[in-house]
Amino acid sequence: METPTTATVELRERPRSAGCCAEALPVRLSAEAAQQFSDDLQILAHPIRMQILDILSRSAGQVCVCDLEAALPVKQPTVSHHLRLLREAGLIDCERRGLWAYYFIQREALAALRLRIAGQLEALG
Amino acid sequence: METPTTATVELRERPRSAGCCAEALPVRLSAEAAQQFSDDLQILAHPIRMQILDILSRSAGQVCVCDLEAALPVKQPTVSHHLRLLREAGLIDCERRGLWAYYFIQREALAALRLRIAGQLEALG
DNA sequence: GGCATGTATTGACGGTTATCAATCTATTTG
DNA sequence: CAAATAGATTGATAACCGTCAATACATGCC
Repeated sequence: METPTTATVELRERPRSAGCCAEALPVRLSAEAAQQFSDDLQILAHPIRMQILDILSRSAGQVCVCDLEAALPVKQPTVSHHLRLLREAGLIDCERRGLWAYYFIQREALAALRLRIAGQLEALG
Repeated sequence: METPTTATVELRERPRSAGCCAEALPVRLSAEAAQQFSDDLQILAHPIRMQILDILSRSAGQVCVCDLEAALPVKQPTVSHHLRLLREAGLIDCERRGLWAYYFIQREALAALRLRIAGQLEALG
């Protein structure tokens, strides 16, 4: 692709500083890392989930689903749905006692998530 | 609904520590704040947008759409779509020169976003 | 057993979002 | 002017997500 002698080849005459589309831009953030970061953000990126985490992070155990349902503007199946997502993400867990399910925060997992997000955010800086 | 004398009313006999559904849980994170945080995360929560921000944050200007299209695994309209979202969020901007549009990061807006996110993450801690 | 109750799951519906082919709009060049 | 090209927009499609009524499941109590 190089014609060093007669330099009339595809000099598309860019207004300033040639090089557009010439050398490939190095993507430092791989598609996989970007996907992982995106997943990390997605789990937090819903108001109900965020409020659930907020409530659980302030309560030392003893929060059952009916408590959450009373505190949140959605119905019980929706609460259960978000609780499931948060549990599958490892951010919360629950313990069944009798009829009730007591949910609580998994502080280590939450801290790890915070670290990953903070790291990626800094990498943007 | 109250029969104060004979106290057999709805003592649902919770396994331990009464109070489930009795007093309302205080929601410290308001629905509006949760929504704002969610919006803040959403704009970052896409691999392509994240890679765009990564590329732009490392290049001091001079990144045109064809550069991005070459570096990313999506077609030109999709690149333009995400560029538009990022621009509407104030995180990037562009300058047209001739046929080309040069995109660049808005570092202040990005820093502000990072601060808001970091703040909310800490509040969870 | 049968009834009541807390929670999980299912299934359906509506809304949002991501993607790309096709098209349109500048703009430059011949 | 016409042809070429970078980028934006449109419109269609598909996938995804949030919500809730209905239902299922489990447990405790009679």
